[in-house]
Amino acid sequence: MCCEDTFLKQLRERGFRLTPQREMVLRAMHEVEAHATAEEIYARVSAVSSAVDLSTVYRTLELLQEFHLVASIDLGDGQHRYELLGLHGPHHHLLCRACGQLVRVEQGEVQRLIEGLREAHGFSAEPEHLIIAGLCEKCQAGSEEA
Amino acid sequence: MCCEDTFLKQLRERGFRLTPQREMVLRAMHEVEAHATAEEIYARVSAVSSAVDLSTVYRTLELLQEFHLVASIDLGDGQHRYELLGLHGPHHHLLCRACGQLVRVEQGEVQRLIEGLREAHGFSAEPEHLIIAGLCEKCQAGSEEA
DNA sequence: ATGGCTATTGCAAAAGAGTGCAATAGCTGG
DNA sequence: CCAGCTATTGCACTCTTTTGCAATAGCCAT
Repeated sequence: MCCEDTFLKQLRERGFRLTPQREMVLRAMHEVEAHATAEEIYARVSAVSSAVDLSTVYRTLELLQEFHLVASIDLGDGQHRYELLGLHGPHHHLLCRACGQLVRVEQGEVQRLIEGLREAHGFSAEPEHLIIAGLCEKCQAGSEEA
Repeated sequence: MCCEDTFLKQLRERGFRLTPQREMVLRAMHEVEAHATAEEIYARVSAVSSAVDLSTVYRTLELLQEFHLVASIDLGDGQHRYELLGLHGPHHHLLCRACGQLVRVEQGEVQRLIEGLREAHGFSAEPEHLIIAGLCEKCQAGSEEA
């Protein structure tokens, strides 16, 4: 798979080491649902081998984020979720406050904002994964009735 | 003060109660620096009265967020920070990955994005406080040299 | 002003996330 | 293939934030 290859290449280039634990975490992320919590990933890894600690899962996820292979997103419940990039490419999400639905937003849609920020502030914005709260189409209709 | 009045009004309207603890937390937020952690707010409250628990501070901050009087922001270190709105009006921040500098972004600057999202997805985005990561002007210059 | 209903609090303990350190195990050069 | 260097791991612990619960105290009707 392309993820594995990219991962291995990046590890090598930067003097990191390939370990079974890291392989298992990355593989587990392919198997669990797209927006998985650390605990879910840990559970999946544990099913394969008990020789992986939760802290290692966290450290691996951190590494994968550094490599831009994984994005961490916070939906506001007290739990981080992790998403495999590459499968989907860079994107963002709209989060409905009412029903919790996630709507995918492509990178292109925020490009104008990024350009505007560069002009106004000289700031080079590189948003990895924005979560923008609001109301989805359905819930807008629902709240107007009430 | 306007915050206090708004707070009281919202409490009343929704069947919540006004307690000394809640008053003290709100007052403390005027006294501490703009982006204060829960611990800092707790420290300030404790200086006035020892009769407030840290968990109550958290619960009050949650309430204040519901009332749109306070925004919670996560700068990526393992600690939430809280900002009093109203004093500053709705806005967002650019966060420099390299030096940690915060740059203020007015609501107007993201208006076009919000309109675009409505047209494309029928989604009514109401971003309360976006944190957009990137590189500030200085750090861009610095990284080009390297 | 009083009593009752129930929101709120403090406490203690848990959950999520991250960290320090000694032991382990990948990678590299010989 | 082996030895050595050091990145990585598991464990135990810490830190921040959240939650369950019994006791307390605000608010409203009388």
